[in-house]
Amino acid sequence: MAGLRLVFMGTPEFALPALQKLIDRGEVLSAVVTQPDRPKGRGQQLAPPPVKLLAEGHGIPVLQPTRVRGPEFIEVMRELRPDLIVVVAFGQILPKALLEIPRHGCINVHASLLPRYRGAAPINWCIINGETETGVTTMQMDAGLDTGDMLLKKVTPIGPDETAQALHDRLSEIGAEALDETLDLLVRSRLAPGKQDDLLSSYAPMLKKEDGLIDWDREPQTIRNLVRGLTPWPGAYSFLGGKTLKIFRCRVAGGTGTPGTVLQADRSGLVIACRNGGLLVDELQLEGKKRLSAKDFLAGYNIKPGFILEKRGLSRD
RNA sequence: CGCGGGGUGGAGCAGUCUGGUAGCUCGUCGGGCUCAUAACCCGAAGGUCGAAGGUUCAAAUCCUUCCCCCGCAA
Repeated sequence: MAGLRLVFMGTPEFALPALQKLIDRGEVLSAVVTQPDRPKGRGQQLAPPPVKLLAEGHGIPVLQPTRVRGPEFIEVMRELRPDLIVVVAFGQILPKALLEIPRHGCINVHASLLPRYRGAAPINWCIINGETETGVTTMQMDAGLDTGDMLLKKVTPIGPDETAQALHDRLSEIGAEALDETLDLLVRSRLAPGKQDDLLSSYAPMLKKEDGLIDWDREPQTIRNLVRGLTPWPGAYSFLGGKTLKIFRCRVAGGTGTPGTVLQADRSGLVIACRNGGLLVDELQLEGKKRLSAKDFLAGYNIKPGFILEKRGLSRD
C-alpha cells in the first residue's frame, strides 16, 4: 500500500497464503510468475500450479516461463519495472540479473529458521531430524541458495505428533504473517538485515522417494520421525510380500526381536521390531490399496508374528 | 492414449484362471459365562458380487462398454 509495484513468484500451495496476503493488503501486483503447467497425477493430466489458479481468480496477469534464467524472461521482467519481487516457494533459482531488477530487490519467505535448513524441503527434514521447533525466515535474496540477509524470523514449536503436512499448513500461514510484517518494515525503512552465519548452516535437499525407505535397525523414535516427516509425501515405507507398505501413523512401543519382524498382529495392534524397541503401527497402506487403520488392515490380511518386512520390493529398484 | 492394482453383507479381504449352494477375520444384534471385561462360548440378522449389455441350461466368475477408488510415475 505504498505505491510499490510488486511481482509475486511462487508455485505450490505453500505460497498461497502469502499471495493472498499481498492481495488483501491491496498491493499493486503487476504480475504473478509461476511454473508452467505440468502433467500431474494418474493419466498425466496437465495441471496448473495452485498459485496460477489463485492469481487468475483475482485477475492478475500470470507468467509461466520455462526458464526463468532466459534472456527473454529477464527482458519481460525489466519492462514490468517492479519495485519489489516477492518469492515464495517458486521452484527455480533466480539469476543475478533478475535479482537486480527491482529497486528493493527480492524478498523470499523460507520455511525454516535460517541459516539452518536451507534448501527445498526444510519442513520435512526438520521433523525427520526430530527438531522440536522451527519457523519461517524472510530474507533479502542474493545469488546463493537461501543465503541472503535475514530480515524477520518467526519461531513455532513442532508438536510431538505433528506431520509434515500439518506443519506445512501452519508454516505457510506464519510465512504470510512474516511477509506482512516484513513489508510493513520495508515501507517504513525499518528493515535491519542480518548476515547468516554459514558455520551454523545446514542443508535440506529436495526429498527423494528413497528417503522414505525405513531402516528397521533404527530406534523407534527415529523411524517415527521419518514417518511424520514424510507424511503425506513421499511417505515412509517398507515392503511386505514384495509390495510397498507405507506407514502413515505410528507410535513407539516396547518389544524385542530382529529388526523388521512382526512382533504382534492382533487386536492389541501391529508391532514391528526396531532397534531397542518396537513400532506400533496405527495407519498404513499397501501398494494399490486404500489407506487403512491397522485394525482394518489386520481384519483382511493374515499377518502373523514372525512375518518379516523386506528391504526391497520384488520387481522394482 | 504413461505403467499397474482394485470395486463381493457395516469394515477389511478370499473366491474369478478351471462358470454350478457366496466364504473368512472383525463389527452389529440376541443369549450365555463371569465380581467384571475390549476376554471367552452359543446363536441371529445383514449381499441386486460397482453399472449396463452380451454369451450360456446356468455368470461374482467368460466377452464388450461405462463409472468410481488406489499404487507407481511426475
